[in-house]
Amino acid sequence: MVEQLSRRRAIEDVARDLFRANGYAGTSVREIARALSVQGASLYAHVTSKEAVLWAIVDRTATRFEQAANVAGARAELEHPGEPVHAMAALVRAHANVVTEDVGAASVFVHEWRSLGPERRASILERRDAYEGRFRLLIADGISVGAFGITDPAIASTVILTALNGLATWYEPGGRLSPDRIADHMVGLVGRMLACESI
Amino acid sequence: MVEQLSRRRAIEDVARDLFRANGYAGTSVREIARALSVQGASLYAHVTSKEAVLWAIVDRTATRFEQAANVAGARAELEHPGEPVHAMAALVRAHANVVTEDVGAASVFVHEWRSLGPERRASILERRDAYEGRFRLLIADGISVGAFGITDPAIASTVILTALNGLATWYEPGGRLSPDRIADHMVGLVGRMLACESI
DNA sequence: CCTACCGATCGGTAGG
DNA sequence: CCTACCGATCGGTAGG
Repeated sequence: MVEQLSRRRAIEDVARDLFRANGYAGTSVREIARALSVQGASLYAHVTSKEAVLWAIVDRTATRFEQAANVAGARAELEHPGEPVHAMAALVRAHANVVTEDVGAASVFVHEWRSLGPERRASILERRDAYEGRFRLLIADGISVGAFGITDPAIASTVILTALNGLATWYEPGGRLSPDRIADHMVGLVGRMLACESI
Repeated sequence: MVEQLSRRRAIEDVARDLFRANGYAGTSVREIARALSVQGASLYAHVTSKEAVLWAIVDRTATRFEQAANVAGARAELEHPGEPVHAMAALVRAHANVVTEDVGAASVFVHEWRSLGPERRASILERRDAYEGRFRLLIADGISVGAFGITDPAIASTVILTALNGLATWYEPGGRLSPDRIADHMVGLVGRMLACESI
């Protein structure tokens, strides 16, 4: 049981790296198998289909984003209640951290969900919409209480999430900037983007 | 001659839409042919390979970005010489317009260049780097003359271009916002992102 | 986890 | 632009 789970996880980790490098459609089951030094057909003792492997990666990563936002949102509300600026900083930092903790998974989540079947794709789209809704609502609230300048909350939330997800493309572990410094920068950029013109 | 060129262009336009929807690896030559109501093999009278079609789309789009930036940069320097704020606004607007003028081509340019062969991929990477360099240099200059607040020019330029390229994912022609309004918003968001804290 | 194999489809060529 | 066809590879199954 444990062995099967870890074997399955090993398959998913290899698939994540190959999906990131070559895309889902550009990766064959045999390539995944070769990276694990087994025959292609042997993978089917552990997974039901290629798409199920993609789903496992995407679903787990979506859950990580959701949980990180839950924790960050709750903590911000507890420590700085009713302060949209702090709440947004917490959400941005949480998102950036999930990306940098596993760039591969984040990259597959951002780019390859389109390759899922119709039901799974629809399910992910729903969750993405709900997740983006947190940002959008927070921006709208922040504007109405004068914490943020006036902007279109839909555009601003999309731009913020696009910029955060872009981390999955350009962040390299062990590079010039640590995950924490990158999160700092993202918080700063987003903060100024939403700032009131006059302070 | 003219017929061959327009036929080739028709192939590229259909390929652009399919590459955008299903990715390069997820699109077969026969699907492109079917959308044109011809047999798969018939395409090879007009194009040398599937990758050559991708290249035509990516190369043309890269050139459109470069030329738009050239024009916008020259005009800004002429009308508002030595004013980084205006120059950045012009670059942002130019980029946004290229995306919204052909979202399909922009989307393929942003996401599918990885599927190019090694030399072509390297060539596009070079041009992307040079293009991003304009933004990075402009930001660094703006900081040094006090027009922009202090930020990391490398991160800021990457975040700005990521946000602008994200337009290719979420912009829909005929949607709630016109291309001009979207460009206005992007200019505003980027402007505040780079603004001095105190005005 | 293996060998052997399935039908389907891939990008592309030959020859007209 | 067509038919006919190429070898290679695809995701996946059977049976052990």
